Amino acid sequence: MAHVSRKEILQNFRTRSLLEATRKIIAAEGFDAVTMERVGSEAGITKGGIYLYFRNKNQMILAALEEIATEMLREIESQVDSKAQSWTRLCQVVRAQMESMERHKDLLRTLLLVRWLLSDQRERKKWRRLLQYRERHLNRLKAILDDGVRQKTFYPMDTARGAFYINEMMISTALRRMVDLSQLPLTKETEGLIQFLALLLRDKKHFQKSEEKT
Amino acid sequence: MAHVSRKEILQNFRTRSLLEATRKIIAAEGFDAVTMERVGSEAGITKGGIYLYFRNKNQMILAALEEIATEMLREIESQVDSKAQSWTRLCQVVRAQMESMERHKDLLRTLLLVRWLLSDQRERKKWRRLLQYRERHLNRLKAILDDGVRQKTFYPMDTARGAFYINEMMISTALRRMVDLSQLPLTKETEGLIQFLALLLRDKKHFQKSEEKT
Amino acid sequence: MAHVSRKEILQNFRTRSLLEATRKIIAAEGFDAVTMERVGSEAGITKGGIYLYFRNKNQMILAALEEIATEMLREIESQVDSKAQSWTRLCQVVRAQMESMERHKDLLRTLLLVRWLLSDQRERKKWRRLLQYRERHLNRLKAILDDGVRQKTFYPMDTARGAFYINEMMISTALRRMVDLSQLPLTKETEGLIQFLALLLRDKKHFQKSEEKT
Amino acid sequence: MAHVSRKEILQNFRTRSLLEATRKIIAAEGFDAVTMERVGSEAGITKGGIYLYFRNKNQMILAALEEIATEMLREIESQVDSKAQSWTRLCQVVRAQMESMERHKDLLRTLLLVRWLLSDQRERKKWRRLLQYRERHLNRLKAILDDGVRQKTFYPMDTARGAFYINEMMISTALRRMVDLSQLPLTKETEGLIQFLALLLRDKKHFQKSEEKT
DNA sequence: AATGAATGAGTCTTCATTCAT
DNA sequence: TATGAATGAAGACTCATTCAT
Repeated sequence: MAHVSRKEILQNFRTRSLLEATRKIIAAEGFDAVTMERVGSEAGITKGGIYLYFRNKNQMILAALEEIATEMLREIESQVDSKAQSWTRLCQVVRAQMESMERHKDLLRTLLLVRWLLSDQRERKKWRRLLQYRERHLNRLKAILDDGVRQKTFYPMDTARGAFYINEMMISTALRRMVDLSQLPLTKETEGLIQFLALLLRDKKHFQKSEEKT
Repeated sequence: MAHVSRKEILQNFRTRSLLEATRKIIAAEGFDAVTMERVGSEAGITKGGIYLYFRNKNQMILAALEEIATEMLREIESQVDSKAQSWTRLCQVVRAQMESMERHKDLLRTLLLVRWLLSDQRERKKWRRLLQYRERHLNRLKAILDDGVRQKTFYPMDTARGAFYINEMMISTALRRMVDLSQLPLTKETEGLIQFLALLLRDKKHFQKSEEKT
Repeated sequence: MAHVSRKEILQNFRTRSLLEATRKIIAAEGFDAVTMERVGSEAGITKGGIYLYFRNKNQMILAALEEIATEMLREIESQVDSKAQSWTRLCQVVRAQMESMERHKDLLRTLLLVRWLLSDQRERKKWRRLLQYRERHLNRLKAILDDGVRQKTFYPMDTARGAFYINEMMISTALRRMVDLSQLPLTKETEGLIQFLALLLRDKKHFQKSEEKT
Repeated sequence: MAHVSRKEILQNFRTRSLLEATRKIIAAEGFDAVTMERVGSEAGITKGGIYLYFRNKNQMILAALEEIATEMLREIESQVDSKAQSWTRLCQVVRAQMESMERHKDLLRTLLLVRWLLSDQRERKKWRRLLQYRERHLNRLKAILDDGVRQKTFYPMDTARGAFYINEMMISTALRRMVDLSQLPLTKETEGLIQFLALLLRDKKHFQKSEEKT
């Protein structure tokens, strides 16, 4: 095992603290609330010190956003049984992602922000890297749909588009919960969405079956 | 006969210039780029002069956003034949909205921003009025779905939720086009979405019949 | 009788309205609250129009202050019986001035302001004219004291200084009432002051005599 | 042993510079002349830097005023022999205060300003703390008077009122000197005031005896 | 004579970034 | 490494004064 120097450990710890603080602030109050002073203070380091770990504010925020994305994908992945049927797997993804977004509002708010950032022509390059995470996620969804279509569980469809829409439906559902101070419990909402997705199923019997598992 | 005084004309012209400048800047570079100095300069008026037309920056931005929302709804409404069948009407809405968003990128970016703003608990009240426009739009979509369900053109469903998802799908489609510098022409994309909606919504028994109309 | 043209009448009316508005604002909220916009609006004239009657803001304020001073002196003068004994006259002045200041808080606040203004080396010239009113008032007080000293009603003293101090005592008493939200009724306070001044009297019998009159 | 770190020294120095600059400006040109830019420049620091030492402009001004008040009280206190007779002590206070005000014109101008500020209902709370200094001073004066009355050096009187008037007389005397570019030397003026006070306060029977001491 | 739209200088305050220690 | 004092650019908002109408 590689020897990890005291220096590296500290470096790592600092970086982590800073990113965590940044995420927390973004989630709670948005980009405008992210000031070096505050991030530093919440991370137990001083304003000036931050510059030892990040070139500038923008880089720090970008790193924080990447971290959020990574975490989200990991959380979802861990809930999916890769051996299960496609519909079951789809449901698992939906439930995992909905829970993930519900648990970490910052994930959700950040998703919104990233969209906004990406929609700015001039800033696009700066944030482009973040799209990779999304792409990876969409590909997993698409694989599930492809599987289902191949096995005639789902109607034939443009699966790339399907994956995209399903993802958007999840995000917007979660978002609405946040904005509306949602009345429904999360599970009700999630099942409402799943019911909609069930319309993609050729044979509604699949729907019942997977339902028993939850 | 409405007599429009010179004063009113000027007042109107200024207000319009300011709102337009504001919209343009928001669309191009986001909220943070909206400074009184710049809005003024793009509208051909000085910083101080703006305050003759708007109480403060926030009010001005709010007005600009409301204008965008109004315009969007009007554009969509004008394309819908209220006497047509529900599926036809739904398609008309989708096409109109997709075109509207494509034409005015600022509409789209602004929608994203508003979402972000609304997701901030503390700022919610300030922007709440903007939700009314969305509500109105969703209600129109829902009415179409209700109609379709009643006439058995559509599967039975939670139409409120359906309206919500459809709207979100349109927005995210348009957004993706913007972010990805979309390869497909708009119509292709729109038809792809319509096809997906058909898959989700339409009672297969009635499929053939209504298809002829589109 | 001199013919007064319509023009002059209007001119006069406008000027009066403006000065009144200015006084009102100074009294209520201080100098900083005096904006051309507001003075104009309270006087029923527009911002720009004011410049037809006063060269600039400073001139207008100066005129307002002069008016206040004039009014104050007139009010006091009208309450003094020039044929009465010196002690009686002193009491009349004190009572009149105390009432005047109580009635028009603006008089009082303005007095404070004038002092401040005068204490500024560089601005002194601008406000110097206001001192004339004060001088006139002090001279009247001094005349009363001189009279009393000559007739051996008062102890011998530096009457100029005496007049000065008596005036200051009145002003500070009134001021304290304003600042402390004074508990005592005005007359009690005034009589308290008079009692103090009575110590200047050689023969306390005068004190009793004049007392009966109130 | 109090270790004073380099940091503390600097901190202290800056704070002092800023307060001094503020005082100087207030004294020379009044509140309106106090701008952050100017205070900074006179204290050898930049606009932005001030905010490291004071939360905002108001706090800074308040601190400056408090400093002035404290200094004034200290100067006076140091000149009073607490074991002396009441009349002697009164004279000591008068002389000390007159000198103090003469030496620091800013003390005086500021007193005027504070009065003005306090006379504004709506701003009162903000400046209320400053009244404490005055209260303390008046109480000391009152104690002297009480002493004198008890020992029959002074006439019986409302000592609270007396203390108030004496203080006001001192202030107005000093003020007049400033406004009139006073012809008399300070000591003459002070003795004039003391003589007047003797006339008002002292029981003629005891006059000769205590005179020897002054 | 009067308006009130427009100007633009002036004010407070915030914050990313630098740099001496 | 780390600090945090200091900078300076920027931004919102106010208001006396001007001037075309």
